Order: sequence, then C-alpha cells, then structure tokens
Amino acid sequence: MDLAAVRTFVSAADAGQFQEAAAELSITQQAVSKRIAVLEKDLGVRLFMRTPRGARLTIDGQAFLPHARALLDAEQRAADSVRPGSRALRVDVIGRRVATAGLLRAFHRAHPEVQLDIVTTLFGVDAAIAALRTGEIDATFRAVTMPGRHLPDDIEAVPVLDEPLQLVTGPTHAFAADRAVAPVRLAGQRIWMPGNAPGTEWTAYYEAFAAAFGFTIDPIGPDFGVEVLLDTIAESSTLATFLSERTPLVWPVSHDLRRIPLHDPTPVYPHSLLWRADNPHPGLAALRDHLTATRPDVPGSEVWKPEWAR
Amino acid sequence: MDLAAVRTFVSAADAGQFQEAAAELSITQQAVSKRIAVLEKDLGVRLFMRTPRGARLTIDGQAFLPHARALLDAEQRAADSVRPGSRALRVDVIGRRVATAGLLRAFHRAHPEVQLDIVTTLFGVDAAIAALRTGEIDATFRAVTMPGRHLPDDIEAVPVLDEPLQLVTGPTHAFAADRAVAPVRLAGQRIWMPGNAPGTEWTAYYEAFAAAFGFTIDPIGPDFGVEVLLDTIAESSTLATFLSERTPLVWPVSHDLRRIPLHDPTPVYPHSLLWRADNPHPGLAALRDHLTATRPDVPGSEVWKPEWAR
DNA sequence: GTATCAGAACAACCGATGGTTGTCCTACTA
DNA sequence: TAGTAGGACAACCATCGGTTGTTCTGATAC
Repeated sequence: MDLAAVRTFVSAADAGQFQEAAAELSITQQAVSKRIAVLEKDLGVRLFMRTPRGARLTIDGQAFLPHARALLDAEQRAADSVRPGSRALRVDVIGRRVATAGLLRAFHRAHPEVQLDIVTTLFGVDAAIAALRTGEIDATFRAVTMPGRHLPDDIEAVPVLDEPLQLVTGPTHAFAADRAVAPVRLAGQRIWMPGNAPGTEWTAYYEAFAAAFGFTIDPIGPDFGVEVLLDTIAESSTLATFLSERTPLVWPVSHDLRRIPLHDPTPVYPHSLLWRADNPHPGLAALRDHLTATRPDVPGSEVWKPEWAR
Repeated sequence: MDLAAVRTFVSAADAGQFQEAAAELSITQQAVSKRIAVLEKDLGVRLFMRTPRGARLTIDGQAFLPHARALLDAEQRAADSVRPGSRALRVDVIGRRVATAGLLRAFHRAHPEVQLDIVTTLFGVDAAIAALRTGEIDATFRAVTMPGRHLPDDIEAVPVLDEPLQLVTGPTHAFAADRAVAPVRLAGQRIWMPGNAPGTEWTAYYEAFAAAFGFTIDPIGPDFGVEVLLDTIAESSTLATFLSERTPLVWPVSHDLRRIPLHDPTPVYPHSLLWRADNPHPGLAALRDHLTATRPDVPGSEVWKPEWAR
C-alpha cells in the first residue's frame, strides 16, 4: 500500500472531488485519478463513485476512510519519534496506569507541543539508568534511592511525587470495616504483592516497609495483572494488598473491594524523575519545570518513607 | 515514507542483518541496503550501525522500531477493513465504555478470526438503521423499540442484554447511606443526565422511566464526559445520575461516590442487536449466534422496562 | 434542444525510482 | 595470512508515476 495514495485518498474524500485534491497536493487531476485507481486495484474494492460533478465515497470508501486517517497518523508519529532536532521526548514509566503516567498526561495537556514517546518496557532502575545513559530514553520515573546505590555522576534526579498507599481488602477481611488502619496493626499480616521481582526498587521499598512494621510481603505467583489480583483479594478473608491512593482503579462494583487509607503514619512511595545531565532536549527541560512547579506540597508530618529515600 | 522500506526495516531489525532480511523478502541484499538508506535519508537519522558481522539498531532505530510495527499494523487493519470476500465486520456501538462494547470484546475473544471494525460515530437509532440499509455498517447495538416506531421490513433485531441501572450519588446525598433504593422513592427527585439529546432512544428510555415513577430527568448542559459528570455529582447533595451496574468505572477513590442498586423493580436498559436481513457476512452470523448463546437468563421477575420494550 | 462547463478517464510520453548483477571493502576466524 | 560473511558502491535497465493533450459525460444555461 502506498502512503502517498492513501494521503491522496483522504484529500479527495475531504474535498469531494479529485480536482481540488490535486490542487491541494500540487499534482495534476490525472495523477490523483491514477493514484486512486491503483489504490483501488490494490485493495480490490471501489473507493469512489465518479460522477461528472465530483467523486463521492462508496460504502467501502467510507469504511476505509477512518483507517486511512489512522494510518497517516501512525506515519506522523513514527516520523516524529526520530525527527532530528525536535524529535519526541522518550519517557519511561513503570506502567500506564500508575500515578506517574498521570503526571505525564497532565504534562502533555499543559505542553501539547512536546511530542511524547512513552516507553514501558524497561525492567528495574538499573535497566532504566543504562537506557538513559545510552540515550535510548530521555527520562524515567523511578524510585531511585535504593539502599547502597549511588546515582552515576552523569545522571540527575528530582523527587516529583510521594504517592500515599492504601490497603485493599475484600469485604470479609478483618480490616474491611475500618475507616483507616495504622501500619503497626499490620504486624504479623501477610500482604500479597505478586510479580515483585527481587532487585527492583519496588521490591526494595516494600521490603523496607514490611521490616519497619513487622509484617511480611508475599510475592508468590506471577503478575497476571491488577484485575486477577483484585479478583483474588475480593474473595479472600486474609489476603490484602497495597495500592496507590491515586491509582484510578477499574473494577466492576460487584467485587465490593475496600480501599482502606493507611494513617499514623501514611506510607508514601517516592517517585523521582531521572535524566542524563547533558541531555539538551528542550522537552526535557519543559517536563522538569512542569513537574517541579506542579509538585504537590509534601504532607510533611505523618508520612513514612524508607530511610534511604529521605 | 515508503511502507516497503518500513517493512524492510522491521525485517532487518529482527534478523540483525540485511542479508537474512533480503532472503526473507525475496530481494537482494543490495536492495535492502538501498531501501534502508533512503528511509534513513527520509527520516534524517541513522537507523542501523553497519558492521561486517551484521547491522545493529542505533538509538534512533530502537525508538523507531515500535512505531514502525504500529505503522504496519495500521496498514494491515486498513486493508482488512475493506478486504473483499472476508472484510471486517463493521459494528456500531454507542460508546466504547458501555456494556455492549463489553459484549463485543467477549465475542472477539471467542472468535478472533472475525475481523472487527468498530464504529461509534452514528447518532441515534435512525442514523444507525440508515447506515445498516446502505451497508455502511453490518450491525448495531441499540435500544430499538421506541414508541411509535416500527422496524423496516428489511431490518431484523434480537434482544441481547438487559442492563440493570444503578443510582450514583455523592457522599452527602440523601440516599448515600442506603444499600438499595426502590424507584418509587425517586418521586420528586431530579436526575441529571447531561448530553441526552431529544429524539434518541436513550432519551426515550429515560423519559419513560421518569414518567413511570414520577421523577424528572434534567438534561441540562453539554456532555463533557463521564469524569466531569461524576466530579459534579460527588460534590452535590441533591444531584444524582444513573449508570449501568456493569459499567466498569474509572474514578479516583477520593470522590467517594456511591453506587446504589435499584430494586423493586430494577430498571433495565434493553439492548438489541440490529442487522439487515439480507446481509450475508459470515461474521454477522457468528456474532448473532454468539450473542444469543451467551445471553444471560433474564431475571424475569422484578425488572422494569418501558412498555414499548417488552 | 443545443451550447457550455466542470470534472473524470484515457493515451502517449518521459524522467525518476528501485530493482538487478558485478565488484570491492572490512573485520573476524581458522 | 587466507578465507569468509556481510555491507557498500557502481553500472545498468525496467517499471512506475508523473506530465501534457484529448475525449467523454452529465448537469445547467440559454
């Protein structure tokens, strides 16, 4: 399939006639006619009904049009992802559903001129930092300050969000009726956090949290995604898990899950933005400025973070 | 941008060398080299680092790769949307978040071989039926049986889902603490349903519902989307709205919205599948069979539908 | 009813594009 | 040091995609 032909198709569909589309594309009407003809032959269907007063879309043409636009969009994005000079800012987030992805969306709303290329494939801080250094990504949201780790000299970081955690239980759990729970009451409990692989900053955080308050983290089982996790939690009277207070959750109400705030102190997960000091991308500066400007005031009192995150 | 070049790029990236990519595409290595070279010139960046042992992606190449795949996917979908003989089944749903979209997803899981082309642009049953008749779409999910309407002879319909409605209120609303509410108790209340334009089947449904139980529907204001609606509801002590029990909602827990089941009777919104009787698309038959086979048993007792929907 | 006009298709032509074969270059490996 | 795998460069040629010129058709004006 020829993208020039697809572009021509969209122009002609918008204009309602080949002549005008030709003018728009600075080619002759005959060239438009030819392009459309080969596209139709390619696809095996008629896209336009030609009349002496213009050309109107056939049914197939109508069905094809939105796909054609999507195709051209994809082309644009692909080109933007590497455009020299002003290529997209490549940002790594842990997942598209976590709070930092929300920060990124807010940034995009505030600065629509900065093209974003969102990457979620990197596993662990170390991989992310390596990717920063090679230039594969421009920035990453991570909890960096793991114990015994020092950031390399060429990597800079700024804290952007302390994300309060909540306890999530099913309706039959011992804490289900509580309005709030203090972390000390978790002592002896088992908290299920599947998919937390050793060596990542997430794991380090939850281990520190568990050690501080005397409960245990159960990393059993692969991570089938938040839905499966919640399905299981909903039906258990002993299992519980942590979830961010800000995570917009998607669940059918039938589960009747309880999200119970943690207080005295509230554990917060410390997100930072990391980047390579010598990265000159203008979008990176914009992102940094935006995040520090919009960073919510730290609650200050009564929050808990690991020693190594202060 | 040339899609053949993009395809070549992906092949070469996968193979790690031009030679193998060339074999795969049944062209010579020199042709691959040329294609990649013009693609690079086109984009203005180097995509591969050539070595005498193969070719490895540069940073830009790595960033470009996922976009390249997305582009080829989009091309595939575009072609499928009109492929003669086995083109995609064009199905219209009211929105991607409502329950019928869920039915469609389930169908897609059960029959992945049927290509789906989901359309959400049609406004109202009448437009949908017109589109069915011209062939612009193959099927539509609608609540058809509006008062005084008769389906044209060439259009068939089958009920597929009775969707129970719930009341949604903020924490300060009079009903906020109730475990369930009977529709009779809604008498005198104002229910906010923004964006319900006159003449659509949605409006007809809610008007019938309101008339049957003596409350009023307030269609004030444009529909800014469910998030804005819920933001407003959360902070009001008098406003409430209806929402499907099955709608997986996305909201930050801080809103503390209440979803209150409606009982005695439970109002249900009647979705049907409509299609043109003489449409021979095999995927249409599959969809029909799937929906009737998986249709949940009607609760039978204690549900309410408009007179004209029985 | 005939002339005019807008817009599309068809035909002939021609240069750019994109493929081929043939060759050379380079860094590993035996 | 020779052999080998893999890529680039050069020369060549067919095809493709554009151009100009012309014809065809149906609606509108006279």
